[in-house]
Order: sequence, then C-alpha cells, then structure tokens
Amino acid sequence: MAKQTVTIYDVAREAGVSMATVSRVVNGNPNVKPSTRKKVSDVIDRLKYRPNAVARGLASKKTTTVGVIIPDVTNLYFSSLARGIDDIASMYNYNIILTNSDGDVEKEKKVLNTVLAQQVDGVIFMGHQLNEEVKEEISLTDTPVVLAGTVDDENELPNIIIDYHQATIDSTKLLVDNGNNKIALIGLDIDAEKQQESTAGYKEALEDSNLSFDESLVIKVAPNRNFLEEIDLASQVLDKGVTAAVVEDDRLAILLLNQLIERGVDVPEDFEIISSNNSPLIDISRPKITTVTQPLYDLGAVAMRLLTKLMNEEEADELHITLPHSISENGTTK
Amino acid sequence: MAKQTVTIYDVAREAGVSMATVSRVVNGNPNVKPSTRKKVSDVIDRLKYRPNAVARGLASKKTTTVGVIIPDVTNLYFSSLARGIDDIASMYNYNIILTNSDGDVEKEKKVLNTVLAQQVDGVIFMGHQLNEEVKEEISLTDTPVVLAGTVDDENELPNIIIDYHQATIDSTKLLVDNGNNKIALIGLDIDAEKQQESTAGYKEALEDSNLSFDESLVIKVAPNRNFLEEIDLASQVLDKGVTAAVVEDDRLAILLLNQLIERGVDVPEDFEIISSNNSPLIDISRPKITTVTQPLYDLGAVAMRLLTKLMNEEEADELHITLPHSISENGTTK
DNA sequence: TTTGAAAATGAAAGCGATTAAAATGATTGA
DNA sequence: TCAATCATTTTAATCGCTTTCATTTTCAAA
Repeated sequence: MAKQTVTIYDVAREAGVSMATVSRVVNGNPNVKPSTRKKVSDVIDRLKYRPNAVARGLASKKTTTVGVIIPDVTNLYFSSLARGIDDIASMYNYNIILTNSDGDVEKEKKVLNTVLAQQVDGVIFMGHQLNEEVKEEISLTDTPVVLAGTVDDENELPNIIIDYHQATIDSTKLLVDNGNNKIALIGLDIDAEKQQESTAGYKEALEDSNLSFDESLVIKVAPNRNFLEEIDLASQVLDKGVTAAVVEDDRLAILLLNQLIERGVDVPEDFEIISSNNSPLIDISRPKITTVTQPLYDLGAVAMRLLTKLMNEEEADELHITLPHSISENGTTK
Repeated sequence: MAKQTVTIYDVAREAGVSMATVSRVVNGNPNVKPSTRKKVSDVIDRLKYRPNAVARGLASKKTTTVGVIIPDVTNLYFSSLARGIDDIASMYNYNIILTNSDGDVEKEKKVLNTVLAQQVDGVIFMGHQLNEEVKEEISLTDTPVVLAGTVDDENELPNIIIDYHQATIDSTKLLVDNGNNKIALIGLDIDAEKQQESTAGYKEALEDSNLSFDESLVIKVAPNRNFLEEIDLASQVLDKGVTAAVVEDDRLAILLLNQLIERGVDVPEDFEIISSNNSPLIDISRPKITTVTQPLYDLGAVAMRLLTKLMNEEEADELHITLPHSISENGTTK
C-alpha cells in the first residue's frame, strides 16, 4: 500500500538542504554549488525521487504536454503524422495527450476542451477539415494551436500542409495526358475544405485540357471505419464509362483497384488510378498504386517543431508551411 | 494576451459563494441547494469557467489520465488496440497520454517513468514482449498496469491476450492438414515471449503430426519500420523447399505473398500462407490472406475496462483474460 | 582584518483545486 | 419557545512543486 510518496520535501530533509535547492538541482539551475548538487543528486537516486509533474505543472504553469487531436489512430495517413509529431515532441521533452475525434465536430470541440482543461502547453490538430465552430473554440484560447495536414480556408491558424490543389491538378493532368477523357474524382463524403481544394484542382485541370466537368463523375463515399468493403465502387465508375480515377483516399483507391481486378478489368491498361494519401498502404497493393507522394512523417514533425517555437514564444519566421509533393508513378498508371 | 484565467475563485466571488460550493457543483456533489446550484452553474457558463485539471489532480491525487505505451502508432495491429483503449477510456472520462516505445527496452522504461511522473491513474502497456527490466520498473509502482496483447511469461501482471500458443498450433495444423510437410515459421526478430509461445505451438503442432522440427525453417526478420521491402523473403523460403508458412506479422505475410506472386508462384496452390495479426491490412491483399482472427479492438477495450476497475479498486474478478480467436480461411490457403 | 559584490541557499508565498471539520441556518417535535 | 437534528455552506489546511525575495556565505581586493 505504501504509495510512492517521495516528495521534494523528503529529498530536502534527507540531504539537509531546502526544497528550493532540490528544485534547482532537479531543474538544472546553475546556481548550485557542485558539492551540494552532488549531495542532492545522490539522495535523489537513493530515494528514487521522481518529480511530480502535476505539482510542477501547477506551480510553473507549464505542463510540457501537448494535446494531439487525430480523427482516428487506425487511419495510417494520420497515424503517420502522429508518429512524426511524437518523435519531435519527445525530442523536446514534451508529452502527448492523444485523442480520437472521428472527424466529428462535436467530438472535436469536446476533446479540444478536454486537452485545454489539462493545461496543455499547445495543441496539434489534425482533421479532414477545420470546422468553423472548432475554429471559434480555438480562437477563445491563448494556447497555441497548429494544424497538421489540415486546411484552414482563411489560413488564419498556423498550419503545415502540402498544396492539395496543385496535387490534384497534377494527378488529373497525368491521367488526361495518358489519354483519358472521362475521369472520376472519388473521395470520402466529408465536406472538407481539403476536398474543395481537390475538387477545384480537378476542375481546373479538366478545363485546362478542354474537358468538361461532369458533376456525376464526382463520387462521394460515406466515411465509415468498418464497412467500406460493402461499397461497389467499380460498378459506379464502369457504369459511367469512366476510364480513370483520381482518388483522395488510399483505402478507397485500393478498394476500387481490387474490385476492378476482380471483374477482370486490366489496370492500368483499361483503367488508371491515382491516389493521394501516400500512406504505407500504397506499398501493399498489386499493382502498386500510383500516388501523390506526401511527406507524412514530416508534416507531423514540422508541425510539432513549429509548435515548440510558438510555445516558447520564439520567433517563428513562417506560420504557414507548404511541404513539397510529387507524383510517384507506380503500377496503376500507364 | 489575456490568458484564460477564470479560476474557481472567480466563479465563487461572482456567484457570492465559497470555492467549496463551486467545487461541489462542478463535481456533482448532491449536498447543494438546487437554487445555489443553479446560480453557480449560470456563473460558470457566463464566465466559461473550465476547471484546471492540473490543480484538481494535485488536490485530489487523481488525474483521470492513463498512460498508454505503444510500440508504434503506425503499426495497425497496435493502433487497433489503441483505438479500443481510447474509446473505453473516453467512455469513462479518462484521458490518454500516448507514447511510442519502438519496442525498445530503454525507451520503454523511460516512457513508463514519464507517464508515472505525470501521475497517471493507470497504465496500459503494449509490446511485443514484456521485458524483465520493464517488469521490474512496473513492480516499483502502485499505479495499476494492464498489459494488452502482450504476454508476460510468469503471468504476474493483469493482461488481456489471446492464446497465442494455441493459435499457432491451429495455424500450423491447418497447413499440415492441407498436405504441407515443410512449413516455415516467419516472424520479426524480437525475442518476444509472445514469439516463444508461437514457436512452441509451431513445434507442438509439428510433433503431433509426426513432422520434425527444423531450426532452419524458423526465419527471423530484423524489425525495421522502413526497409521491410528490401528483404527477399521469397528466396529464403523457396530455396529451402518450403511449401507453406505461418507468419507472425501481417506486413511480413503480405511482403512474402507479393514476392511469391511476382515470381510466378501460385498462391495458394503451390504455396500457402497463414498470418496472425488480423490487422486491417489483411483485407487489402489479393488474394486475401488467411489469418488467425484476433479481436484487436476488444483486446484494447477489455484491457481499458479492466484498468478502470483496478483504478477504482473495484473487485476485478479476473486479472488474466484470454479472448477467443479463430481462423479465417481466405485466399492463401487451399 | 575589513568590506562588498557575487554566489549559494533558504523562507515563504503562491499555483487552483479538493476536502475535512467547523459553522451557520432551517426545521421540527416537545 | 427551545433544543436537537439535518441540510447547507464556509473556513482553512493541503496537495508537491516553482519562484521571488531575503539572507547567508564566500572570497578577492583594499
């Protein structure tokens, strides 16, 4: 039952110094005589003293903790960002409070408030979109918030992204150049800002190529963690005479690919697919899916790095960083 | 600059009551006159008061936070567990401090101590194995720790698992029954307890079938997040005349599958594969890989549920729970 | 020696909540 | 009407640490 209760006071008494001195050595404050430092350190080791981060947080008003809001940890796109975030965070000695939001506005607001209540020093927000209401909640706090892989239409909040608009132009153009004139745009039905950029890019690329935009070729799939498999994407595209698709989500791209192959469609000869998440899933499918390459890990890492600057009130030269993307032509394009 | 600094004291003053009373209404304590409760609630809403979880944690010695140690968030096996953990945690109003350990002993010890310093009310540990040193660290604390999907050889710590030993027996037997007599066992080289169980199960199944155990058919792959693709698994098995493999990791299974197909090997006619993680990756490969089905989400969920009981010092009737597994015969077995 | 600035240490006031214990107020039966 | 009882509310100590400010040491220069 002897709950671990070695406090700074115990160390102080045992070492024959004051709490203040112990605090100084724990925090690496230089104003301590080497001999005292040694004496205190020894006691700390002997007693296995472990500073209480909660008390420290209350006293110093810094918790060295950041809140990370993620739609779903099991989504490889976001978990890849999360990994970048965590690595940089631990490099700077920050801890991470991680919560799934399911991309649901109410839940996003809820978890945001939860992490703020935990007195995090900063927040990294990931989502398909940045909802207006969530943005408002964010504006009510002074805690710095950085968006990772999440577009903010007015570009008010600090964020790390790639140029989704351009990426979709690139993807679409590639398919056009390969001779396709009926190209579908397939994405999750989430009404996200990011998607609007994609759609705009898709339209723009079509127009540039003198192809007309056909609303019916924009296919939205209800986002559901579990039942993706039940959707017959292949029929939807084949029935419309489509010969290629720009897909906004790797899982959807793979779903489509597998369904097409099952029906005997030759990919890429008779149907081309280009995806855009660049999650590790891409490496698994056969043929490997052609994809926009996004520096996922870096998106997270850079976001966290920026956040550390904001938390320390350092000069952050750039609050909006666009990382480069490219297209990796694999087996689903000619 | 006006840092959000509405404290319980502000609310008390504004509502004309004492801090204690505010505290009571915040915590739903019944000993408050309805009219006072209303009055205080109104002030709370008006001031947008949000209780400081850190101060609360210090005063009450409960942080409603649990530490979750995971080898790697981008590993779908573990992130699936994490998702189960988080869902149950938020159901019980616990927050999660999540840290990647990379399955590295030093890092595991480090992050364990970090979360303990954060005064978490409990810890969920996931790993390929439970290292002796880590176990020792765990034994030094009174904070409850539950293992999820992680075997503890002496079965001392509370844990939620499936019967890995039996699962491997089942897998191996299936392959034997299908007529294979040279079966490889492929896994990551991590010297994990879980693996030892697998190996034992593999041996046992072979013996039961009067097949001899051949050390050289046990293939270990260095665990590396990034360069799995560079390993030529197919050669390793084909050169040995193996006709089937029990694989302990989905990514490895898919790697092997894709390599075999590239070489023109007919799966499952000429080579059978059975995997054991049951991560969402399984649904992606073609043919779909036959696998041991593990209730991943439930492993996490049940672990978290058990942890809530331990944290509340409720009666937990069972500290070691084995969830059922089965085998889902898909396209890589006859 | 004496002196005074710099270095090292200590005392004590918070940080924002919880929670006993004490105090106050309301209600009720005799 | 008054004491006893119960329901509310307040007082004040406490949680374990940081941090300011004051005090004591130390030590080179006078």
